Amino acid sequence: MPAPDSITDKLDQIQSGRESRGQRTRLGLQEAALRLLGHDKSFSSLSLREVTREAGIVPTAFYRHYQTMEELGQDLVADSFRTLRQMIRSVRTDGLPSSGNMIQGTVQVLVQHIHANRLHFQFIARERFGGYSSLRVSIRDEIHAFGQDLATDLARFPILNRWDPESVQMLTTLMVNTMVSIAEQILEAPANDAAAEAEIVRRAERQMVFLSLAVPAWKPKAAKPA
Amino acid sequence: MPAPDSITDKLDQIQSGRESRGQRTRLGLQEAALRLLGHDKSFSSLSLREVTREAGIVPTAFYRHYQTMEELGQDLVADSFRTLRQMIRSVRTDGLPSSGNMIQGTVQVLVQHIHANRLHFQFIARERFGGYSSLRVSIRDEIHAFGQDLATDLARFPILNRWDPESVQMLTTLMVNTMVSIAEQILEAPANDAAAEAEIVRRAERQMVFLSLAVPAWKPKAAKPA
DNA sequence: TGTACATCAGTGAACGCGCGTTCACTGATGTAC
DNA sequence: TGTACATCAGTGAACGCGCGTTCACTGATGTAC
Repeated sequence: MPAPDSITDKLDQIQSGRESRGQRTRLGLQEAALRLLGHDKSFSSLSLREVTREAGIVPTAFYRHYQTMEELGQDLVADSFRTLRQMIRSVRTDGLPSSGNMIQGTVQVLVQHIHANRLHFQFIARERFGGYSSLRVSIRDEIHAFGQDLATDLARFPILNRWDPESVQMLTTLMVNTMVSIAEQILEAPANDAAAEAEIVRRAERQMVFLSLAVPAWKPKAAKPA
Repeated sequence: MPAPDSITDKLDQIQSGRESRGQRTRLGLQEAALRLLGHDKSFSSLSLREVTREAGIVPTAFYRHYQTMEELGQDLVADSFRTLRQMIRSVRTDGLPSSGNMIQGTVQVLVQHIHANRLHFQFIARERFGGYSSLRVSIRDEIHAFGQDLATDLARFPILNRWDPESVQMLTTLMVNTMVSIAEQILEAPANDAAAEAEIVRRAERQMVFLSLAVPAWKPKAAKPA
């Protein structure tokens, strides 16, 4: 029995144009759904027929790829967070753009990434507490995993390295909440309003600075054993 | 021309059983919609016929009260935040339950209120980034107003009273974000799981304490003129 | 490389269903006298 | 308090529509030889 395509294989195939007709249509369905989300609709209110119409295939062909719309939604969740993880990974290897100020650099990377993947973020924001409960669960788990990644990165700071895990997690939760809030504000702001966006970014940076001020004052429960 | 019923008038009538048939049915539609939201559905995916069926009237009677489902949604938003404001007002006059610890008292009141108005909170959480853009706008505005109220209350603390308004707003935003996050976690947790909920509350309290630790370290832009 | 054939992906007609909305109606409610 | 009447709220039939899903089909793709 041949191993199923790994994500990397799939990406390779897509990038080199070697993907099969089936894979192309499947991708077409995903992109069609995302495109429709741009028109102020939530995924859960999209109909199967709408998506296939947008994708340029007949409704019945949908079933060759997914059994339900919910399955398609799961693919979109996976996709959205895959690109998010890629971003984190590239920051980890290449560092932040303006390495002088960590907070500004982080916010800047996040905002750029939101712009580059606007529809993915819109999808996640809408479905985080939206219609399909299975999508809500997946998204919550992915956001949690994102927080764990962040905690690992933060552990490189000497002071945080001495904190108990729960305290670190508390800090990452606050930071992730702030980032989620940034994303949601940017998505809700009128697109291409640079002034409004700069204001959101400025306020977000102030919030992150404020959070960082509490770090030295926090008394973790017990010092981590060396 | 007679003045339209104020909210207080309406409440008076409802409480004293003097409301007209029309008002009763209108209320019945609101309650029917809320009830349906308990079954893991979002308001935007509710159909007019579902709501009237649940309310025990014929679909066409809906139009005697609302032109669209969106209008009904606006009523629900107004209702949800009205009860929230009542809660704040009662805390303001009666004080917090365990007045020794402000943070614990605040979280406790919030959690109690969420339980007492679970469906309203569920509605707000689902529609905050959900289907109808007019509801999104209303909810955002109401949350903003809630933050302004909180800012007023916080201004009674001497140290915050000397902060510039923007700094106070930044703090309230962080606190409101945390409260919203608490609400969302409690709604997503399995109902009646006391242990899980206690854990959410404990973590929330720690987050609030952490936020408060940054307060003395924050340097506001300019001292407020006395 | 060329052919035969199996599998895979897209087609198009058809179905029954719940939807929002219209309309003319009926009966309940409230008011004027 | 009792009656006449206007207004208001709920009814029930009907409509056209888009929906998800079924089915037998056709043509494209990929594989074995």
